[in-house]
Amino acid sequence: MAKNSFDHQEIEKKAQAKWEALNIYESDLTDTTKDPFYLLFEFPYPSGDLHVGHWYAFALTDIYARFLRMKGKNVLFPIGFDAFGLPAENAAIKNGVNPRDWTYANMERMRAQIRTMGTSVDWNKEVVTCSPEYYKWTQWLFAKLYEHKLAERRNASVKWCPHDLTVLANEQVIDGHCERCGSVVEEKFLTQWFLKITEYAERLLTDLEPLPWREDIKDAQRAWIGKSEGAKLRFQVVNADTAMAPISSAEGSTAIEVFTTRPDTIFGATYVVLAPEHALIDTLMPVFTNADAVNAYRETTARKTERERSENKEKTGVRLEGVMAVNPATLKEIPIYVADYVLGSYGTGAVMAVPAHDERDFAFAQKFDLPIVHVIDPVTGEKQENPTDKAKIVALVENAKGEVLTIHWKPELGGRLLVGGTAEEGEEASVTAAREITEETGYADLELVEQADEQVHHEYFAFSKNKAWIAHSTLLHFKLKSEKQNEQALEEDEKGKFTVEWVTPEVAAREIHDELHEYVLQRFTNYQPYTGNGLLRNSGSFDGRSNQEVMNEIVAAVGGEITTNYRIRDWLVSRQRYWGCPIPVVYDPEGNAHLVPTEHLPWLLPEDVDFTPGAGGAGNSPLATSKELKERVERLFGEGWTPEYDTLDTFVDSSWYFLRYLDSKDDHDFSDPAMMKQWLPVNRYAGGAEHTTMHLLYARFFQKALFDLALVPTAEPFFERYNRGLVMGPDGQKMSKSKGNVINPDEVVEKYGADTVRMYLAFLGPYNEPGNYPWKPEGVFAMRKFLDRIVALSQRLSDEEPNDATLRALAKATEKVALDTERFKLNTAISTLMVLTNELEALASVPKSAYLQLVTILAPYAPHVAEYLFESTQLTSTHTEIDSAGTSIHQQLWPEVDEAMLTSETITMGVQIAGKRRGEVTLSPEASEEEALAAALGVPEVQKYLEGRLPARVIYVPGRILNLIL
RNA sequence: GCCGUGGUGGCGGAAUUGGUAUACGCGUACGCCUCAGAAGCGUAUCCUGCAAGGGUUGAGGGUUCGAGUCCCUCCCACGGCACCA
Repeated sequence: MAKNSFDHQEIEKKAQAKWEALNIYESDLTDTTKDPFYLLFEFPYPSGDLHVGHWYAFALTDIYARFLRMKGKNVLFPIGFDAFGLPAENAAIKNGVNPRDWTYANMERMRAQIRTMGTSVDWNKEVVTCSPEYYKWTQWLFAKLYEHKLAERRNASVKWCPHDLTVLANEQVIDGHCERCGSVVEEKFLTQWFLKITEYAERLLTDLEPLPWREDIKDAQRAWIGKSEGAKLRFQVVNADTAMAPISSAEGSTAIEVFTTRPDTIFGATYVVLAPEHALIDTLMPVFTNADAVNAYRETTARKTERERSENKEKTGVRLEGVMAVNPATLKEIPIYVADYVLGSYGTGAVMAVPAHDERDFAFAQKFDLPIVHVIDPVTGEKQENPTDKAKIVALVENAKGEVLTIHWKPELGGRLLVGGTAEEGEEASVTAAREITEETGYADLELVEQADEQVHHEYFAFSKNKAWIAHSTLLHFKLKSEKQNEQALEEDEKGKFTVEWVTPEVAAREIHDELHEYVLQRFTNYQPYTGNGLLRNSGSFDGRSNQEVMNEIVAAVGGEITTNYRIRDWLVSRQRYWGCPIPVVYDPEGNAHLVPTEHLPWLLPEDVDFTPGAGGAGNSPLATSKELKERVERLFGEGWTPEYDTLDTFVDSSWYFLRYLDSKDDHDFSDPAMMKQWLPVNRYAGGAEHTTMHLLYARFFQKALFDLALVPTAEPFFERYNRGLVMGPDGQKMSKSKGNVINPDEVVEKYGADTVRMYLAFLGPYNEPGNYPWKPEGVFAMRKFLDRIVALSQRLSDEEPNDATLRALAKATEKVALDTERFKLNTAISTLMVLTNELEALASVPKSAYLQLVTILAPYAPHVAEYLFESTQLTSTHTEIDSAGTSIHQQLWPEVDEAMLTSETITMGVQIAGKRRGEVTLSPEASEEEALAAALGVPEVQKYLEGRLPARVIYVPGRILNLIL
């Protein structure tokens, strides 16, 4: 250890004892003399051991908390434990301990560990979600949601984790796997509790806009909510044999309702597809002439997981024989299929298939040989003002080798194209095209393969004629029967303007840049359905109009309705596990659900439970093994009444914990209305990226629901959201026991001290960016060295007044550290502290007041060392009254910065000649252009490059740059 | 595939938002100190060149007196969504 080192264990103990004695971190929420600032970090799960990630989360937000207090804010910086959850239960199963004992022991241990960080969290406001005092209110809030029909029990297809033996919310399924244990999830049809987050989809989306969150976080939420606008259209189901005889049931005629974002393409709908789960299949089963095949298909798909279904993009399906659907636009009968590429859980579980303009429908149509009707003509090129109409032909000519014929214009006339020409009035397009091909290339032995059903409308400006055109282009595909050429047919005047070349379609695709020709090439060599916009065709009275324009008219014409659909599903909150908040519901003998009345809350989690997985019976939580719970229900509600055995998803607990911090001990209300009014929304919320579409979305939903019930004062819970990066092992890999690269922070703290670890982590990189930072032991050591150097400076203090340069350095550093801390750019704040330290080190002796200021702005970062230096050197200062015996450095205010000190008297400024830096001048930042120029002309390097000339133009930005143009 | 974010030395990363690119730190090299090592201290460290000089922010083009920063095309990495009609 260094000569001028310090005993970190000693000073940490003393400093922490002092802070506790002074009780400086208990915030008085009712104090309105200061600005309130609610700084929140995601409360930990009591897993039992504090890891580097916890340090990264808590210790660094603590830097900001301390800074804010010095800035005169009333800071709420609370902590608690997200204490319900699976690990406790798994530990219980494994070691035979009670989940409660395990959890409480872990919390006790973690509290002690967190204290070693030197965080300034306010323990008096601690919440513990598994305590009855807390979950009483989780239950109460659940009851409020239920009363307002936002919680609902229903039958639904749900995700089941076969390892954890519980259902999961959609958000907890990652790539078809359980977010917790990684097992492949199964689909089950079960009766479960849901919270209706879908009703808030639109507001979750719109309220996101003004929030100052990082774009990627907002975007992930938007994608998860998945808004799409379209229409619901109805396709009448008819009997296939008797002409258009509608099939009807008791409710009237039967129709398939589809959701589509492209109602404009309805004239191209050539078949309809139902998801295998679609209820109509059951209804119509008696009518099918191939019911066995339909049933078989449904069973096969039911056995597949959602993952398996989407892994294999090869389309499968079965036609529903005996029935047809009527396209409401064309009034034609079209077949109905059942296929698993249509999802039962999205939209209406049924789609109209338009193979010409949808990739999936196209793939299916290819496989089942279904008709493809083009209803959208692409519009290509640059939009022109009042273009003149023109009929055109573009032809793809292919030879026996599969190469395509291209015209390579001389460079000055443009790049490579297919053969094109002007269509002749009253002549078959294929005839005109064949003649053009022969005239331009000499090839005469042609065979027409295909004429495209659609046309392309290409807008362009012909500079040669100074005119805008819209070319209505007919697309043709020819094959060359032989290489025979007819030289006489070549047009004289066209000769020499271009060369003709056969190239592979790949080369052509790379070199053809004209949109029209590009389309034709792709159309005949690698056909893909056209999903863009354009003009309608084959669409009755809508022909020729823009598809976007007619959207609403078509919907009205076919009797459909405009709707918006969301991808997000309701939040499934039932869990078949023990260690969670009991759902406060009981069932009467008829099986109807009733809320447990408020006077019985908290509705306690029973103790006499067998935790063995599955002990509660199929699909039941272990609560079903409790005799006490059954007896309790019968005693309170009567014979034949039964309990709800499931517990709540722990994300429910964490959706409102930040409200509870404001009044954590209140036994009469979930929080305090006055405090909520004063402290919400949370000013800044720091957390991990993994919660973007889970906790963050749930908490926002909860807040909105409670806002609508007038229980909270704001519709958004969190104003700023900061997502931190990840600290990796020294090998750059994610820390894990199996890789043996786990850093135990306790050991590092013991060796180098808490402040070293805090500052090391802060110095890694910007905190609010998603980086992966490897833990580097040399870096930790270096940070300790830096703190040693600061301590060493205390041996060289003098009572002199700091000189001007020192004062300016202090002002600059103080300002920059404040700015960077505010933005959570803790890494550059520390580099600023280093620069200042380097400057003070270079002085013969360090003025005490300067040293005090360094120690003061260091305090949020290295709270123990700063406290130690503050006391041990008995510092006094002219600009703050300090009684070091009774106060802490953490009660000081942030040093005031004199604006005038921020701009130095002289600066060194670069001099550029024609944009290149050639020298520098030192002058006042307010120097006039004449002064600057005079100074620059005196610089030898500048003279050298000017070669005696005078600059033709001078660009001078005071304090920044002087640029001389010759 | 779509959307988002980013790409700067051997490494983590700076750059006041269009104005001296590579701050700060790590690593490395050499030197001092030492019987010796560790620690500590000092010097150097983007590339090329003996030097003068020239070049450099993923690649290419553009706007500008001036571009890491703005615009276009492309490549790569990370993250989110993904048969969502």
